[in-house]
Amino acid sequence: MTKAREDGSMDGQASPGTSLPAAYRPAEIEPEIYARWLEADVFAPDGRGSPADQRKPVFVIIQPPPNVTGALHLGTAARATVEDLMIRRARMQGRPTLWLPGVDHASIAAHLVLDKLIEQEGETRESLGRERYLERMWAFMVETRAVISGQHRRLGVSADWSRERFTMDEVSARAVRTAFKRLYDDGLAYRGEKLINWCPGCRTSLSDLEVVATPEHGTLWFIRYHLLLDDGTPDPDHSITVATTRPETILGDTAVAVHPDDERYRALVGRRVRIPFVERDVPIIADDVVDPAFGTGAVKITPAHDHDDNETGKRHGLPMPTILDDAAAVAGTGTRYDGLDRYAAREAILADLEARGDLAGAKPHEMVVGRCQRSDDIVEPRLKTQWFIRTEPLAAKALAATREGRTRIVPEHFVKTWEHWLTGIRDWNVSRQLWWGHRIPAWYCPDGHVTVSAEPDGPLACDTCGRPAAELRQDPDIFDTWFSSGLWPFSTLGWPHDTADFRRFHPTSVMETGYDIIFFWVARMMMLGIELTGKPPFHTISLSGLIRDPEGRKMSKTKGNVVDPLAIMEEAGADALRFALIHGATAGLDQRFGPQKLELARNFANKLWNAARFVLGARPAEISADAPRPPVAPAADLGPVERWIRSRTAATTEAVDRGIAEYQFAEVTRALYDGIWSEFCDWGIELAKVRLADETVPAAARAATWWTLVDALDTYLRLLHPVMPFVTEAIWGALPHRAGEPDLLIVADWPAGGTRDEALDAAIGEVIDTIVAIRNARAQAELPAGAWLETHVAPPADASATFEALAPAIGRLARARPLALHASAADLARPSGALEIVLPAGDIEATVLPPTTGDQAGDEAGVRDRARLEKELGEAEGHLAAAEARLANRAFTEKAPPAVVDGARTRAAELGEQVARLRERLGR
RNA sequence: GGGCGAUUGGCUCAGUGGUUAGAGCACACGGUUCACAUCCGUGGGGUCACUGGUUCGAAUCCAGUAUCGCCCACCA
Repeated sequence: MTKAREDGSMDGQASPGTSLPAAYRPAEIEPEIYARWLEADVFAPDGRGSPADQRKPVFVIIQPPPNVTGALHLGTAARATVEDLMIRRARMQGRPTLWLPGVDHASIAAHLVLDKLIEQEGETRESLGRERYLERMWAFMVETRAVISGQHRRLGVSADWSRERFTMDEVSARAVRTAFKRLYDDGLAYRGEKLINWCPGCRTSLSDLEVVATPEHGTLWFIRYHLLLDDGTPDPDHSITVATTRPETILGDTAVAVHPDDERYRALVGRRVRIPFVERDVPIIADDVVDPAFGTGAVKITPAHDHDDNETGKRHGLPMPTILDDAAAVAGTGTRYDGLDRYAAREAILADLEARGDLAGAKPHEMVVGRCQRSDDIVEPRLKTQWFIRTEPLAAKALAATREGRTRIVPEHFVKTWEHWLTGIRDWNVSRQLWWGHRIPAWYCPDGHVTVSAEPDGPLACDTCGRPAAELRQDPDIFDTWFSSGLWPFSTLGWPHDTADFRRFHPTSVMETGYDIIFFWVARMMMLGIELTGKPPFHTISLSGLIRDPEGRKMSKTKGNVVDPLAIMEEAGADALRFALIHGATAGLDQRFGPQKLELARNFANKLWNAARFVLGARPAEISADAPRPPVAPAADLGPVERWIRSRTAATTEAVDRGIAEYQFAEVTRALYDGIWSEFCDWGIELAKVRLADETVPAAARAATWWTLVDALDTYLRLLHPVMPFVTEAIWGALPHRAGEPDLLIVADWPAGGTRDEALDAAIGEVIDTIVAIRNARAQAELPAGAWLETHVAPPADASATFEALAPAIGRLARARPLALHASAADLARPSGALEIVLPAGDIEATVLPPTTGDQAGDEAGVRDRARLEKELGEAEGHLAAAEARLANRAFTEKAPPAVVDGARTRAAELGEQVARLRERLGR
């Protein structure tokens, strides 16, 4: 780490007082600066500095782990940028700051990616076998993790890489085993046969969240089931017709249900019908779930392959034969359909029903089918023995935490969604029939006893009967990825061991992530965190929106509209990407991301670069290159411009602080964009230039002007650093530093704020308005832009001193020379053909004398100026009428707050004056 | 079926009760002033989706309607 020397100078690459290269080349400077941060070792929690700082409250973010499956995308970049912003700000405030990075093993997604990869190598999951497949997966992980981490570094992520973690590492594995064991012992994890969601493509069960309801154009078929005669044979003439979208499941039917109050079927309840093909006799039952108005009012019941039917089956004690295998092919029915895929079987069965005359009809039907989130296969409900987490008691604790304010959700409108989901939550199936993931630490003995163990090598013996480990068989299944993700905030800190990190950094400060994984991830972290550690894992949940393409569509590989953040960073810089991602986003709302936003950000970085180049190059000759930077410029040497610049940096600091406190990060960039560009560059620097170049100004005053520019730039760089860390670091390195400053901006102090001077803000505002009005009049009159024109100004009485002090600047910026200031509008020089300027404030007037007064060009300019005045008069009259109407309303003057009424009176008076003067100018 | 969000200039979006609704882009006109043409100056452009209500005052609060988007949901 480079050290600040005693005199406050530094020995890094850029040194104070040096000039910046003329061209801003982000792709060149960014990696170099990142290397310097790494070298300085400032990303660790205590990398910031002084012992006093270490007593401040810690600020902790556990990074939402990106999936290992692929490259960084814009969404990940957006998350990382916001987190980096918060971390850098906290670090500059002197807080010990931990940002723990990591990667998630993304079980199913990783399987799909690797399966494709090995397919190209001529292999399959089966051909490799579990062991070799997992070896291959680990090798793949090493590659992708390096890519992901490199991309985060390129983006400027200031995470503590020494603490980088992976959900499949041994510490995580220990946390998973311990968590599961504890949940099992507390009765919060159980094994049971239930109807679960089965993805035939992935060959695994899924949680409810991983099933995506998808609208589909289906068919509703009507099928006759024949009633049984007394002798037990089907009655060819009497039947009951059921309606179904899934005819193939008749092989698993064990009842027909009707509504108990349905007169049409009352007499049939209790009788039996024959299910074709399987030739099974099943009862007609009555149940409230049946909607008499739907279909025929009679429903076939397939308890092993339909969620509704399963409930019905349980209520009536029906048999639940399973008729589909892992691939969703018909199996075990003893019919000729065995071995057929579910849809082939459907066609065959429909044809056979038709042939038997039992297909009573069919009609198109709009329906919803569940599809696998990852593979898009249609999910098949199946009966299976699985591990479940009992979520109700966990959800109650998570709800209590947010309701009691121990964890806050921003933006607030997500609270309803949160409440709704946690209130109606169902048990979580955590078993997955896959290989890549944490193996469930449950062992079964030949007698069927279950032993759950948190030991790395498993149990020594069966907990129930004491059979030795050799006779026990471990569950082949693995956990849902989100089970280990749900432990992330504390498993990364060493839990279940009471580590120093855990004691110091848990609970964490902020969980920032996209709203799309609020249930998958955030809710699970809250539930498991509170249950296992006793505390909510974070104080604030900040949910942000998703990045969409310029047309508002979700970015996806299949649509081909995915933007590669790396390409953007090479072209425009990581800073520009970061700024664009933050600037375009309102908290919690999706944003469209396109080239325009990136250009805005890149232009802004370029603008800042050039402003800095100007400031560095504008140093008065009297200030030597190594002159110590004064702690504060002497107040006596400051003019109105200098004091105004200070006031405006204070205003920007307030706005930035407020934006961060409220998680309104776009407000932060807006305040900085306006403050730096519209105020500092457009006016601060332009006004200061005049004084810097004025030889009649005392050297000390000119020095104060320059130091003021340096101070302001310094403050803006600090404020902007969390958003655009690279360019600000590069520029800051070239600025003169005060004694005792660190050599890197990343560990410099956050601005303390300053004092606003509102009277001065107003006075300079009037100067600016005057300059703009003069430019406007000249442009409207189509006078040559470069011409120096004699100009007369009558400033308002309360700002005359400011106008006086800024006269040279007004002259230069309005190209008004010679410029004369007058105590009263009556004193203005006003030859015929002069442009007449009357400001809306009412008591500022000015005239501009065109060079061509008297000739044809001058007359034309005069005509155009008159048209401008007419327009302004029209507008002023309209506003005046509105203001007077408001004041004439007694309800307003009596009920509105006095300050508002006073404001309206002032406004009306000013408008009245403006109207009167405009009329006078127009000769009315 | 329930819930949430959005609707503001040609485009993308800010703006949660108070004078004249803002920005960037796009557009028009003008600029070789030694920080920046990735720039500078000036300008045009909006009945704030609709209807009703509350209020002295509504883009903003309330109710309803419409359109779009998203989430949740066991009607075959």
